[in-house]
Amino acid sequence: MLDRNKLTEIEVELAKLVRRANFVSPGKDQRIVDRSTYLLLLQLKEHGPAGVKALAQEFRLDVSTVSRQMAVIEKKGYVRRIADPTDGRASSFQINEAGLQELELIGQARVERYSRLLKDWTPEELDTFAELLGRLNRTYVDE
Amino acid sequence: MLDRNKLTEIEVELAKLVRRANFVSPGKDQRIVDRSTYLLLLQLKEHGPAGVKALAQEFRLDVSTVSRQMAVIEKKGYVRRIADPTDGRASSFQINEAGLQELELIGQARVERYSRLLKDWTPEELDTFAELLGRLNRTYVDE
DNA sequence: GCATATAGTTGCATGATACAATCAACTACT
DNA sequence: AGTAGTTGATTGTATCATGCAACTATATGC
Repeated sequence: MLDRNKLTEIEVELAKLVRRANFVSPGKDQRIVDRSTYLLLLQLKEHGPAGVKALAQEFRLDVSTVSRQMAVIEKKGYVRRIADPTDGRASSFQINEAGLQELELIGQARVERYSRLLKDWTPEELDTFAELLGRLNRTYVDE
Repeated sequence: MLDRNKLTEIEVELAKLVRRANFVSPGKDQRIVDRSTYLLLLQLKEHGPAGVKALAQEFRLDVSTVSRQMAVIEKKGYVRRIADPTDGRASSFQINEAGLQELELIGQARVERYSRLLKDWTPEELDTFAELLGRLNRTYVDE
């Protein structure tokens, strides 16, 4: 049996974290650190081309949401749409050079921030944290 | 110097986590696990009465946002509004019995969920995770 | 070939948020 | 005391991300 207090603690900390992490770019000027774009492009880069359905599943979003987001990303010219040769309904998106550049830019800003936030952590702590976060995320997937 | 890849990994995992944690109670029936209400009530319980300005600062939200949220919470009867005796403009909210009960209910549902998600984690892992999350949150505060 | 399923898009409603304008009360300064 | 500026809070308005539902077009199964 798990320690209930510890769970509560984790639960509260996560809730706070979510609130604060949502607080992306506080009304900041241009270069809005667009989390959607970032995550989607990253997914395409890391795991190759994918259609809206697969992306929606990966991020636990409605396909309509992803469809709109990808439409924006496509419009900005960060991806190329590839029609599925065997299925006339389906298509997938492939990140292109512009997308990779944008990803690099956004990523720099974001990593910059975490670099500040986590500057006092030891490599071991970073490892552990990354591992535990990853595990929790994988669990969410199976939920 | 921090390992850039590790930072990126953490950053991405956090982004995913935020995305998924936002996905509270997927269209679930009533008892909408309202994160705003939960966090605000919790804050009032843990740190005593506070006005909208202080709450907004704590959660890094605009005062207008918190004003509206607290209006809802007040309407539901979870808090009592206390006029500031020395400042006619200001007032603070104090959680009442109904608020504490609601908090208990919401908390139970949320802990329930994490109990499932984290059921295979060792106590040590839970400890570590709670500690690292807390540390990150404290860093956010100072940002 | 018709019925059903599936990939994707679009219309609509909602909720959370920020910013700006406003109000009322407080503070400072002369 | 009076005026100007500040501050706590509320409210109007716009935006954005999202989900659900309706729809289109294509596939698939019988």
